[in-house]
Amino acid sequence: MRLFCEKLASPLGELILLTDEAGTVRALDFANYETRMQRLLALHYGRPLVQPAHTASQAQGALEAYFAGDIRALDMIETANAGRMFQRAVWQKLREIPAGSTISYATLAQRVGRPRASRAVGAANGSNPIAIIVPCHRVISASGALCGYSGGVGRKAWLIAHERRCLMPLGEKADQMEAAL
Amino acid sequence: MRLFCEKLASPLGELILLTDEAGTVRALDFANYETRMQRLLALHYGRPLVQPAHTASQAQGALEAYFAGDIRALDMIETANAGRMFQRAVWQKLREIPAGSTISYATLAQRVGRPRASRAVGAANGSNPIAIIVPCHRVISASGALCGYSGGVGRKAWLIAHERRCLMPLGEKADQMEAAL
DNA sequence: TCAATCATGTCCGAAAACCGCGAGCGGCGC
DNA sequence: GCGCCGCTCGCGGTTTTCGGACATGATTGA
Repeated sequence: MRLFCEKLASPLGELILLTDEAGTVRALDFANYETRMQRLLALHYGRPLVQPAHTASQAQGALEAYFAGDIRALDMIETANAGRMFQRAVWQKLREIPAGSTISYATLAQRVGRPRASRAVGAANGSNPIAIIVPCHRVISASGALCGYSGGVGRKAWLIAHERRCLMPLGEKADQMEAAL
Repeated sequence: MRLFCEKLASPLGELILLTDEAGTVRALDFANYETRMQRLLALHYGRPLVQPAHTASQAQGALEAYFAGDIRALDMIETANAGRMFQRAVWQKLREIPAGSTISYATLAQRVGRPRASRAVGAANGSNPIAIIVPCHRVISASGALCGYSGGVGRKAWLIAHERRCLMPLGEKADQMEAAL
């Protein structure tokens, strides 16, 4: 297994992006959580050969667009992942959550057909190898609390706020800003 | 991972041969031990895509020559394998044992630089995915007993006898046959 | 001579731990 | 009463850990 690595800046700090030979995203994580990424990589792909990318991937451009405000840009990115059946089912359903909205772990559990597996959904979420693009940050507690996030809860809050902000029409956005003052 | 599968007859029963896209042998086992091969395959390569070969491989020809009496034909076959470092070291040393001779597990352990790991050598031998070509059958107990063989001890005995028979000059062969009577 | 012991690397199965949850319940302050 | 808070417990899937089992052989002690 050969993977290409590129690093990119973002409002949330440096990101590490791994793509395969077809340009499909295999992993994305925050640079200061690199050990976590290494662990998942080893778990899913054995010991893949990781080498620096010589050209910027399409995914990198889409991520930049996302941070610039085009939150639907994520939907175009091709992803693939190894992992158990249940995990892959969860990760697949994650991508169907529209940007700007959130759902609860319990609801997601229902969507994968295991209504009582909400906690397992949390665990699967926590081992998602492709942050942001596979939007595990859009899943929150049934009570509205953010619960956890592999990159730190602060980043989860930022991402949710960013997506709400960019989704909102301009008029409401102004109201929102007033309310914040 | 894509592998090509072909079956061939032999004096020891049907064999299953798996080669990769470059024609390199990745697995060879007796047809009645197919579950074992499946297990090793899954262990080393995940779940590879196995499809029937459309042309006979070079390895198949070499194997036929081997059974016909040209026991050095095995040396030409290209092989590759996954597995732990220790196992690969053992399997590599196996190929350096000349056809017609045998060594002990302890001697093989010395050759891989772990003089006391003779038992581990036995285990590595037992998980050799490429029977006959990687000649694990040439390793026997220090006491001369055959010990075990994944395909059954009977086949191990046959292979050793076959190689000795074919190695032996014609004169000795006649003596041997007389002695056997 | 023979049995008991220990060294070695890997795999397998069972069991336990772990977790980014959530429902239910009792206590508390209003 | 009513609503919020915090605790407890059970949920389900994955990962880690641990104890054996092996294609042996050198050594030790009875």
